[in-house]
Amino acid sequence: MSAKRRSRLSQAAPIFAALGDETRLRLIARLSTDGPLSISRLTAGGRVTRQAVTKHLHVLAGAGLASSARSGRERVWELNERQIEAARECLDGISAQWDRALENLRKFVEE
Amino acid sequence: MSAKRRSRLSQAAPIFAALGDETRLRLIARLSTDGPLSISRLTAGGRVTRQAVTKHLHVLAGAGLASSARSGRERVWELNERQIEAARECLDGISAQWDRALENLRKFVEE
DNA sequence: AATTCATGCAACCTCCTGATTGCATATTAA
DNA sequence: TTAATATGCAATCAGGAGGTTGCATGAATT
Repeated sequence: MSAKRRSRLSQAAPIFAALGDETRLRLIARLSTDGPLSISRLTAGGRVTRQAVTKHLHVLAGAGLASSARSGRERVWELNERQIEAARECLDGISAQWDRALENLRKFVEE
Repeated sequence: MSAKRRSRLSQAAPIFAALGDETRLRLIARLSTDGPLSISRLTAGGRVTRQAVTKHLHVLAGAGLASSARSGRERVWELNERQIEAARECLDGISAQWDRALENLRKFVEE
């Protein structure tokens, strides 16, 4: 398990790190409800500058959580469903590991 | 939804941020399999100093993911199951929102 | 062609984070 | 009590993160 789990952990960390910012979570929430959006639309109404939004989007892209494509004079961003699923599955894994540990402890006590 | 979701997001961000570090994920994995452990045990075999481990543990504690208690001359750390569940549920929420958005889009196209 | 709107690029700044080292304190063991 | 073990506290440091501003470029509009 060691090698496999180790690599899974090292891949999961950047994903969680990308999710660990309120502004980025808001962008994700926005993109998940309102669909693909341009940078200016994502910026409008927000509290930070367009550049800040752009940086955050690139962080999300770096973690594989979002991707973009140019369309005319704007760049449209959308979420990457698979990677979000991957993060969820990783947390499921942690929970499962936790449950397994509890179960082992229970067995040990009962024996 | 706005206010409710906004607060949920602002609470979720620190949790994800705490999970967004490989060293901390390793500590979590270790604690979830080997149960409550002292700082020196968590440090032994690792790559970073005891102080670094201590700091990481405090980050986890700050996010509510772990807690500790003094036992004799050592301090024993353990995971906080509920908070990990909370994080998982938040990701579930994001996935659900995503699914809902997709479904709405589908309906819109089909109409 | 001139204007306007949407981005891209780059420099800069402040604050936080991960990590270290050195020393102090508390607790157990001899 | 003395030595050894386990932890706590503080100072320090390099690098990265989040954010801003200013200017350049690319594309649509008139």
